[in-house]
Amino acid sequence: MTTGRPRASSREVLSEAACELFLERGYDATSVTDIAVRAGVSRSSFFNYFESKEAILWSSLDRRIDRLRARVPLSDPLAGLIALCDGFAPDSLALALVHAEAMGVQDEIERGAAVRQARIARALAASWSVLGAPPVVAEIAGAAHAAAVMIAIEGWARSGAGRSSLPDELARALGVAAATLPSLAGASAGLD
Amino acid sequence: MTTGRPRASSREVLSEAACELFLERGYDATSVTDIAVRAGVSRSSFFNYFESKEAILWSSLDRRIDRLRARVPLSDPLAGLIALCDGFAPDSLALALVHAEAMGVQDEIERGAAVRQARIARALAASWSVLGAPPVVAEIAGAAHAAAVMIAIEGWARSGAGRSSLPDELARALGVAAATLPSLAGASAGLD
DNA sequence: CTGTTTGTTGGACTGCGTGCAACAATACGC
DNA sequence: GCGTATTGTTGCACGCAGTCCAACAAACAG
Repeated sequence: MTTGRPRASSREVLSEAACELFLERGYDATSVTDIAVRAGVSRSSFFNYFESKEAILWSSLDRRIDRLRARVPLSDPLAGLIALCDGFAPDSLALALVHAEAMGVQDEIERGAAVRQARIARALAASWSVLGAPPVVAEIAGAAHAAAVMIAIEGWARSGAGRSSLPDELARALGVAAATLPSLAGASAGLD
Repeated sequence: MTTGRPRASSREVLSEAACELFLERGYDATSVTDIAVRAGVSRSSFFNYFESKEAILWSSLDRRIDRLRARVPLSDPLAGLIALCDGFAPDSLALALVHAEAMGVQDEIERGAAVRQARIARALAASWSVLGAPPVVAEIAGAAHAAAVMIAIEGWARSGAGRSSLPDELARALGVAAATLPSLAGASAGLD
């Protein structure tokens, strides 16, 4: 079955070593070499597991987003969102979200979350657009729902990441939003 | 009045040189050194004008966002948005948005736009939160309106960046959103 | 044992961004 | 005119991220 030389490490080992170092010295003060050494592999090998330093935090979510985008246009965007969140396990991202200050990853989280949120938003927008929504509406609805996803992930991580399930957290965010967004939209209408 | 050695160049000259090179060779194939040389200054001096390569595209918008964030919490978030857009002049960002493929800046635009959109969203969310909105609602409303801003900027850039004014474009996006968002929000409500 | 496949390692290389010390050009006080 | 403070420029060294590649190592299949 699996031929060739077996892997000497794993994403899990690498990201665990990385998180340790982030907590000890901070994100910026931790080099890729540091992480590789702590994990017992060479710097070169690190890049066989992660394509970049930031991927340590985001690769898990990124793979889910890629799966989502591969199915665009989604026949049911909201179902797609739930699928995106289903089975999400506590990982380095959850840890980083909770201990952002201690790890010194606040800037990285801000950048990274923004990019992922935008990617989710685009996938949703493209789907709604195909389903007949005007482009502007599709884009804005996509952004709103993508924001709900990131809010859910943050809340889920902060609540221990084991207590509640992520889809539950998402449903809660979407529910609150649906109940109160129309009034805000009405406020915008009074603009012109 | 102004003492000391006069500046040998300017942000405008630098960013013009940069845009030329981006169009000729593409963003990634253009180094900071290339830009500095084309503009007639040293690489070191480049960083006296822009804090990074990506700042060539975003510094103008960034300064406006900083102004916005400095006034958080905003008493009137939507008025803040209009102020953000008011007087925006065609610059390297507009050029890059229109000629993204030719310049090879698509990835950079995706990343950069996501970050700026998120920053605007947070400023709005913080303001609405202070005004009494539940955190989740504030965050989602912020994301939706920040998306409207980015849509407006893109539309404005694509329409020639001189034809229409950016605030007009923004009002249009917000208007379309307000007219159609409630129904989509209703769709989300049918989730649970 | 031989070949194939997959992974590891070290080294060279480019480019971004930072820091710094030396130097240049202006305005101001005298 | 002359120093002097201020501001900007320049070159250089440095660290780190990420890419590329050639040499080597560990498994398996015949």
